[in-house]
Amino acid sequence: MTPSRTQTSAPQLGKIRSRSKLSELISGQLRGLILRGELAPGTQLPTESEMIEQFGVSRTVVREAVSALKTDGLVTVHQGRGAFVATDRTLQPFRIVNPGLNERDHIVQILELRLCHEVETAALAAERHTADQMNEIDGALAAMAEAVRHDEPAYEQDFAFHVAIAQATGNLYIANFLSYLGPFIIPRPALRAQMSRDRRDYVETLQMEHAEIRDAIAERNAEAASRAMRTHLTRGLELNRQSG
Amino acid sequence: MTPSRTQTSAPQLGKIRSRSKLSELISGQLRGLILRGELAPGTQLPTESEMIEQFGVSRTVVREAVSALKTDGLVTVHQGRGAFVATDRTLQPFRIVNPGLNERDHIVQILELRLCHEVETAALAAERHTADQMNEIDGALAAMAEAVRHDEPAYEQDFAFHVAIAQATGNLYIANFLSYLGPFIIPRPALRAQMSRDRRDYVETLQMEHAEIRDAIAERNAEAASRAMRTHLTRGLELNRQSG
DNA sequence: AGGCCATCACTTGTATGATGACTGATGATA
DNA sequence: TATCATCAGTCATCATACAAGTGATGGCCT
Repeated sequence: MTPSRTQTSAPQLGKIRSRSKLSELISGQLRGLILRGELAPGTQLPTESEMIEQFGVSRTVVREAVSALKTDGLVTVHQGRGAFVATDRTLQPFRIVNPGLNERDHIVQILELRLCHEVETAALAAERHTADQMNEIDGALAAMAEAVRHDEPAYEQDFAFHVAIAQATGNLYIANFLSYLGPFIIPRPALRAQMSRDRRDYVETLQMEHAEIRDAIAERNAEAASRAMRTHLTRGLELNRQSG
Repeated sequence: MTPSRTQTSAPQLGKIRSRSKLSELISGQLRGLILRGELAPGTQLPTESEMIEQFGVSRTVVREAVSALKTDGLVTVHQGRGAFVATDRTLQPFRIVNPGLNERDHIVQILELRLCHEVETAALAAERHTADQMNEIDGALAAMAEAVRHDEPAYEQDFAFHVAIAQATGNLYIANFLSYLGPFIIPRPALRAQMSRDRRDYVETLQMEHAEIRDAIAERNAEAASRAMRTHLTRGLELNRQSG
């Protein structure tokens, strides 16, 4: 009757990890069944009562597990009818989840993803940007220059410049996706102290590359813009590949 | 005391919409506060008891609301301590959410996002693919040809070819992101009947473009691969821009 | 017979109270 | 001073009850 978790006063060494909550165990189990296709889209999940019996937990736990799957877009729930495996896969979100890579490879692969995205984004921006959007790009560039002048790391300003370019495509999804990548790319404040020293040497180069990208976009030269962006991002990538 | 929803036996015309569940109303409200920055990262949310009082709902509802925010990566909950606005934004997922666009513009913008992603992906694949990965690409191409020979729509096979290329980059994140875009791009079965007629005329062109991409990758010609991919995707984009 | 509708069984949504488990601080103790 | 038991606050889980939506069944009326 009492779920297994409350009986774990046994030795339980080495388990420093915060023991998963029951609802997470169950939602994880169901998630696996769905993702592996053992529960086909459209099929009805067991009712709450059935799960209570099968898993031997309370309704609170079952409901929280199903609720988590619902916000993950894996199931849809209808009062009075039941819970069903979602058929519309566009409701599921995209998550970058590290499949066991070390920190350096992890960040390198993310930067590659970013490069793939931004190279062509620059070309699109060059073709389409409005005057206002160009001003935004110039503003971001100036803000970064200002930060550099104050001897600040300027990571945020750097990234804001890139976002401004993405916005100049006029495509919200493109801009939003780059914004999503931001937190993975921008170093945490904790890391900045030691990095800012090394970085300072590159900032000048960085700004030159930025200017090159900016000019190509301003001239509506799509090919040059994407090439400049590729060069720019490849350099950053190489730095990470070496020292991480 | 009794939450407002249970009193809605009043007229309530025009509200065909399935009334949001209480937990969704509350999680939505909290989500707004967090995203607008009115609840700064790291700050503690009201305790369950406080929310019960403030919102006038039961623990059940409060817990499910907070639980939803947790699986959205917006808050982190610690037993015995409380719930806090998340500081690590990398836990939040990426969602394509239509900001009020009509269906045609919506799909066009998604296809643009895809184009941005895949053009440079093709270049990367050309530079890096292994022999096995090249075989996978060829296999996908053959599978599509087979489907076409049977006069089938071949949407899945088409997309599988693109995914195979993304996998040939050796970068899981790049491949996963394209896979994520799949459900947005691949027409639903319901739409296929009417489309397959028109499409049949283009399939031949499609396969020629595919072959061109494939050859460029096989020859490790990154520039040609990305160019062929751009041409290929731009054509599909134009078709959608016109008729949608 | 055919259409309308009350009813019922089943399911999820919400409320409530009790208990277990974890955290951080407080204060007693050696 | 350092250690540890204790305690209040908080989330986690359990149990129970009732509200509300859904679909089917079957009776009723025309």
